[in-house]
Amino acid sequence: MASETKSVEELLQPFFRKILLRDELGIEEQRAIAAAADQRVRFAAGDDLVVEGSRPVHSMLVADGFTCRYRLLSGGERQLTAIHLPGDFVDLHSFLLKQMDHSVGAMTECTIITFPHERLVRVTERFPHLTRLLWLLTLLDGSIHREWLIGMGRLSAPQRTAHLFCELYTRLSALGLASDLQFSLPVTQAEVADAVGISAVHINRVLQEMRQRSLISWDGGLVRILDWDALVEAAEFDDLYLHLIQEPR
Amino acid sequence: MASETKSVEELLQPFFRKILLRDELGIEEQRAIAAAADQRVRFAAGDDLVVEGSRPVHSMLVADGFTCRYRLLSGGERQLTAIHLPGDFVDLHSFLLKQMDHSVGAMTECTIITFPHERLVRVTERFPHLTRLLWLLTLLDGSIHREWLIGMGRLSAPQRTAHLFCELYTRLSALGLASDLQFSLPVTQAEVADAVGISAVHINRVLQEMRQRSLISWDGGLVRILDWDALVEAAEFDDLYLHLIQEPR
DNA sequence: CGCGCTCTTGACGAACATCAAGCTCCGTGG
DNA sequence: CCACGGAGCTTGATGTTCGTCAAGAGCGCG
Repeated sequence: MASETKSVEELLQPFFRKILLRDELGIEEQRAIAAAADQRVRFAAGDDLVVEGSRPVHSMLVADGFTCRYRLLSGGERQLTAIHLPGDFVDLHSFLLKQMDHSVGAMTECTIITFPHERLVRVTERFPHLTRLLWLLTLLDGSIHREWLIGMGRLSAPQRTAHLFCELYTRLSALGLASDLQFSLPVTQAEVADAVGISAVHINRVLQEMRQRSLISWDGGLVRILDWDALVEAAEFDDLYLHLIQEPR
Repeated sequence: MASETKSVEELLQPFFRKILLRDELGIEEQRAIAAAADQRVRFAAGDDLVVEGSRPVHSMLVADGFTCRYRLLSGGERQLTAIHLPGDFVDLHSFLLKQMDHSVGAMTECTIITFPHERLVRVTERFPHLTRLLWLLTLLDGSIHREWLIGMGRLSAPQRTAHLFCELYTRLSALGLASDLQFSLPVTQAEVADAVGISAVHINRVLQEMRQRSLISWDGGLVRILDWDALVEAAEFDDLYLHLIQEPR
C-alpha cells in the first residue's frame, strides 16, 4: 500500500467513511479537516506513537495499519485499552486532556496523519457541527471502552476473545476494509492476550479451542470467521455500542 | 439535604467545581449552563434514570447522590462501567450517541438536573470553549473507563477494590465532598462487587481481608481509609488519569 | 412475630496464571 | 550450505484465585 504516494484526501478516506456511517459531512467540513491535517508520519511495528506522561501538541489519525493504547504495570504486565484501525484518531482526547495517561503503540507498520491542536481549536471555533462529530468519535471510543469493561468483568476468556474478533470484523467491514468474514490481523497471540487481559499461554489454549470448535481460523496473519452466528452467540455480541446508524448529530 | 429548596445555581455547584478544577469558567458560561438546565428530578435508590436502548432527549447531571452505568448480561450478571458523583453528567454522551447502549441506575436517593439536547446543541453553536469543557467531561469518563479496564485486566480483586476506594475518595475530596480520609458510601457490597467485576461472596472476603490488614473500615455506609499510602501502593493508584490540573482547554 | 435483605462462612470446583521445556520457523552470519 | 539464535507458538504440570452452592446469622420493617 504505497501510502507515500497518496494525497492527504486519499489518506483521509477511512476517516470520512467512519463519520459518514454515522452522519452527513459537508464538503466545507471535509475541506476544513483536510486543511487541519499537517504531516504524514510512518511508524514501524512496535514503535511508540505517544508515550504516557507526554503532552502532545498534535493529535494523530491512523490512515493505515493497526495501533493500540496500552499501559505497563509495575510488574511488567501490559494491558491494552483500545485497538485503532484506519480512520481512528489514536489520541484525539489529548487535545483537551493535555497529558497522556497511557501510551499508544504501533501494532503493525502504519501511516499516521497529524493534526496540530491549535488547528483543532480553530475548528471548534468555526465549525460547531464538525466539532460535534469529532466529539462523537471520542464518545465512540468511550463506548468501546465500556463494552470491553463489561467483557472483562463478566465474560470468560474465550468469550472475550470471540467478542474481540466480532468487533474487529464489524468495524473493519463497516469501513469497507474487510469482507467475506475474514480480515488481516498481523499481530502476535501475546498482543491479543494483552487486549483481552489474559496470559500468553492461556490465549494460546483459547485459540486452539476456538479452532477446534470451528469458530475461527487464524493463520499467517489472516483471521477467518468460520461460524459468525456461533461466534456472536458465544460472545453475546451486539453491535449497538458501535453506533453504526446514520442520523443528525 | 433539602435539595428541593435549593436554587439551580446551588445544585450546579459541584458541577462548576468539577470544571474549575481543570480550567477557568466565565460568568457568561456559567449563566449559559444554568439557562440550559431544565427540570430537577428526584430518584429513589434502585430506580433507573435511563434504560438501555432508549433515546433520551435530555442529558442528566447528578446534583446529589450516587448513580452508576451498568448492563445486565444474558445470565443475569451485572457489570457497572461507571460510578457518578455529584457534578457528573450520567449520560452527556447520549447527546451525540443518541441511543443508550447501557442503563443508568440510582445507587442512592439522588437529585438530578436535566438538560434538553436542543439546548446543548445551542451551547455548541454559541460557546466553543464551553463546548470543549463539556467534551472534556466525557473525555474524563473515558479516561476512568480505561483505568478500570487496566485494573480488570491486570489487577487482582483486592487491588481493584483498593483502587476503587482510592478513586472515589480522590474524586470526592477534590469536589470538597469528602475529607479526613473518609466518605459516605451507602451502597451494598454486591454493588461494589458489580463495579470491580467479582462475585458478591468474594467481595465480602476481600473486604474482610482489607479490614484485617487495617487498610479500611466500612460500617454503616461510611468508608474510612486507615492507611492511605498502603492503599495507594496496593492499588498502584496514580491520580494522573483524573486530570486534576487547572489549565486552558 | 415473621419475612426479606444483607452479610458471613465453609466446602468444592472451574478458570486461569505461572513455570518450565520443547517446538517450528525464519533470518543472519560464518 | 549449514550452524546458530531469537521470536513466536505449543504443551504439560502445578498452584492460586475466584466462582458457585449451600447454609446460617443479624437486622430492619411491616
